[in-house]
Amino acid sequence: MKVSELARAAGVNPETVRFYTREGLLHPQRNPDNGYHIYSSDDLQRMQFARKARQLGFALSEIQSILGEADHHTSPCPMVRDIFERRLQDVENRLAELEALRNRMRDAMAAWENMPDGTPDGHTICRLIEHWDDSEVKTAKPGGHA
Amino acid sequence: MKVSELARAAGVNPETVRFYTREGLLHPQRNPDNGYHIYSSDDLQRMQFARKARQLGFALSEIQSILGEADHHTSPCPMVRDIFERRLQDVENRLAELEALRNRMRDAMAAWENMPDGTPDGHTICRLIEHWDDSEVKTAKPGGHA
DNA sequence: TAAAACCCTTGAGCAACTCAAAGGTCAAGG
DNA sequence: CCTTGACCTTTGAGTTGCTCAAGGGTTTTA
Repeated sequence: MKVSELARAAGVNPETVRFYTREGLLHPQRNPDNGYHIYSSDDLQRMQFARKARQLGFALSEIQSILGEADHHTSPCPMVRDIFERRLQDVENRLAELEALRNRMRDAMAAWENMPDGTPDGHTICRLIEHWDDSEVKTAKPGGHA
Repeated sequence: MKVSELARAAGVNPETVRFYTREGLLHPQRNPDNGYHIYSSDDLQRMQFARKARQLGFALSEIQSILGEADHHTSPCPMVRDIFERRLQDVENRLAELEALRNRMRDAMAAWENMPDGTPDGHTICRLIEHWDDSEVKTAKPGGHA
C-alpha cells in the first residue's frame, strides 16, 4: 500500500500516515525505484490500533511503547497495564470534572433565562462566571438530569 | 502589583501572566523608571475571570471578546450567549464520548482481570483495544475544545 | 502526451502555555 | 559599598498531535 491507500483504509488523513511514519509508529519499506513508502497490512493494523488507542486517551509515545513491546514479543509487560490504569483514572477524573462543569453551565444558563429581559451585559456574564466558585461546584445540586 | 504578585494572587504561573499580557487580556501600566508591568486589581479580576472561563472551556480569543465587550460596556452582547451555548453543547458532547470511553475501558479491564493469569502479552492487549469498535465514537474535531 | 493525482521532504502553524537565555533592577546582609 | 539572590525585561524555542503549503519528482489516466 502507498500512503494514501493506507490512509483511506484507516480512515485518516494521509498527512497523519506520514506523521506516524516519521514518528516511528509505522515501518514501511521503500520502493527503491522511486523512494515511495510501501506499507504492509501489519502497518494498517498498527495504524488502526494507534487510532483506537488515541481515542482512548493514550499518548503517541505510549502507543509506541506498546507497539514496541508487541514487536519484540516481550510478553507480560505490566507497563502496558500501568499505562492503561492511568488512562482509565484520567478518564474518570475528566468525566467528573466535565459533569460538574456541565451542571454549572446549565445552572448559569437557567439563571440567565430568568433574568429581566434575558440579555445581560458584559459585566453580568462576567459576574455570572466569577460567581461559579470551584468550591461551590462540589456540592452538585440536583436539578438537572444526570 | 508586579507580575509575580498577580500570579500568586490568581494562583497561576508568572509566565501565564506575561503570556496573557502579551495576548492583550490584561492591560497593566508601566513603571517608567524600570519598565516593569504594574497590574491593578482590575487586572486581577480579569485574570480570575479568564481562568474560570478557561475551565469552562472558553478559548482565549473568546475570553478576550467577552472582556472587550465588558470594557466598552457594550451591553446585550448576544455573542457572549452564543459562545456560551456552543460551549455547553461541546461539553455535553465530550461528556457523552467520555462516558462511552470509560465503559469500554472498564469492560476491557474486567476482561483482563479474568484472563488466565492476568498478565496478557502485547498482542493480547492490542487485540483487546482493536476489538473495541469505535463506530460510535466520533473523532474529536480538530481545533475543538478538549 | 499532457494533465491530474500522487509521492517525497522540509518547514511552518495551531492552542495555550512553559521554560530558557541574556541582561537589567532592587532589597537585604556582611 | 558591594554582593547575593530574587525579581523584572524581551526574545525565542519546546510541548502535543496533527494539518497544510511549497517545491519538485513520479505515476496514472484520458
